[in-house]
Amino acid sequence: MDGFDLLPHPPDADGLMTSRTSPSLIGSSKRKSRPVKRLFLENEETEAGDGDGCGLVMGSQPSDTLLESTAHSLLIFNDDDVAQREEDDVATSEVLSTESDEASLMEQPAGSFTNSDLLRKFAETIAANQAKERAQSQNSDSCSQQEHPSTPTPSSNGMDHSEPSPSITPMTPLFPSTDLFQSPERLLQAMLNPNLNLGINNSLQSLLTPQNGLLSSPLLNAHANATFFHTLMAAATKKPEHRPTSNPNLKTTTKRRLFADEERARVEAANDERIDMSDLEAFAQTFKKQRIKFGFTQGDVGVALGKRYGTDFSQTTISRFEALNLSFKNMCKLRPLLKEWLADIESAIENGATLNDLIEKRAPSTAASPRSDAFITSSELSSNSSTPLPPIITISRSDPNVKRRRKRTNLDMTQRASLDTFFAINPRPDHDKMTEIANSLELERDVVRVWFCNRRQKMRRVDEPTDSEATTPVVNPIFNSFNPLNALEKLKAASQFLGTPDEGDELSVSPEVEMGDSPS
DNA sequence: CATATGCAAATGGCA
DNA sequence: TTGCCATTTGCATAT
Repeated sequence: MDGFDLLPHPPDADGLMTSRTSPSLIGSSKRKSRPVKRLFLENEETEAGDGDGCGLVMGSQPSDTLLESTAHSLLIFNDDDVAQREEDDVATSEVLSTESDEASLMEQPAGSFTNSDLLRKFAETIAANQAKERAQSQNSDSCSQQEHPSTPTPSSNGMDHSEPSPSITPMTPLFPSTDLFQSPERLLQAMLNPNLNLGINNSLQSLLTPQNGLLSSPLLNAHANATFFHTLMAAATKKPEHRPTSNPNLKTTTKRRLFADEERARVEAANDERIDMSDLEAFAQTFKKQRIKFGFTQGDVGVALGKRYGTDFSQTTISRFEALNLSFKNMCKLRPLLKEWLADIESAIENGATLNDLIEKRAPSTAASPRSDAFITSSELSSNSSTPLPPIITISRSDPNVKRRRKRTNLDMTQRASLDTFFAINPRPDHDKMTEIANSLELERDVVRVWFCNRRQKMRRVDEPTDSEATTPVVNPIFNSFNPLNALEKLKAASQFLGTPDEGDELSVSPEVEMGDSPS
């Protein structure tokens, strides 16, 4: 495997973004949220530079590799130091097809490339390419000329001739600065904006997706901040409130202006998020430490929250929170609650409250658990009459309108089997049929309805029919969301736009990895 | 016993 | 209102 083991990756590292949180996203470019923990790990990995120096840790999807290659080539072109590597200036092709470079590059002191650097390179390349094109097409001033509103695919024009020009054009130096490229943020935005017709489109966009691309690339090492990109991408991607249809014109000027503002906001947001990330991590740690110190179990906390806010959480959720195994958004949502609870507990303890006083959990269960008594006794009575314990934890509403999450239904084997059978017959039963099924199985119709919905989701997920799915047959499941061909094309298209002559199709996209299988 | 996880209900926003 | 989809949560059960 001199080849490059495309990331023989450390499953542990990120769990391969596979199913963990949102399995459904597996193959699509839609994959969105990942546990915060993963984000951290990704960052760490990069900087730690896994042992051998080969940072193949890339995100995990082969597409990362592709992107990386692209990035590398770009970097190589313009980066002197990098350029002098063993390989001479070789063309992209090489870079793309081999990864011997990979290693060397990887070893480059982390920090060689930063987000900005990378994006800058892209910017330069794009700019150069664009200029070139412009020149050729003479004076097509409006950049919006070839607008295939609906199909921005470069394929039409880009792909076809995409051939390898061995002589890689060293991307010309670039552009001083089209204001568009003044900042990485702006660039990114521009890249993603179809209206600007920068030549970068969906293909690249997907490559740049946080989950599969840049973000997870080791290129964004040490100094790179995943969160930053994540945010950036999210915002940028969302932005395009474009005119779906044609409307090619829309003058860039206006656009740019908007960009500036948006960019600013975005950057700020990115900043915030970055901060939050650290905060979250810190808080999670502190929380756990304190929780343990005070003697609460995860389950206790879950119950306490329930009393306090009406919605309780399972031990599972608390566990995940502490381990950062929740999406960023989810973490943010929970943090305030836990923070508040912790604060109260701390003050309560300070005031002399005891664990027993605080843990109301067993209290209610008086009915049965003999254990509760044991607890109380052991700990003691100090609490008894005197203390002002209740103040804190007690809680507010178990009100009426607090909609509590429905208890998770546990279908028994029989029911599952039956449902499966029904599903096989008809994946989408109508209302009546649904009711009928529900009755026959003694389940609520809604449960059945949800079951079918989830089942359909699962089905789609599994045989991701369209798109990139083609779950690589022989390949490791890790790549299930990766379609080499598809990726290859994308890269081609991308590199083409970037002016990178991708020759050979040899983009060793070979997922010949022989990994075991899914991390399970 | 307390936690960590796989699998998959239940939710919520959209269309 | 219904289905789709991405997400959030939590049984069950492995650690």
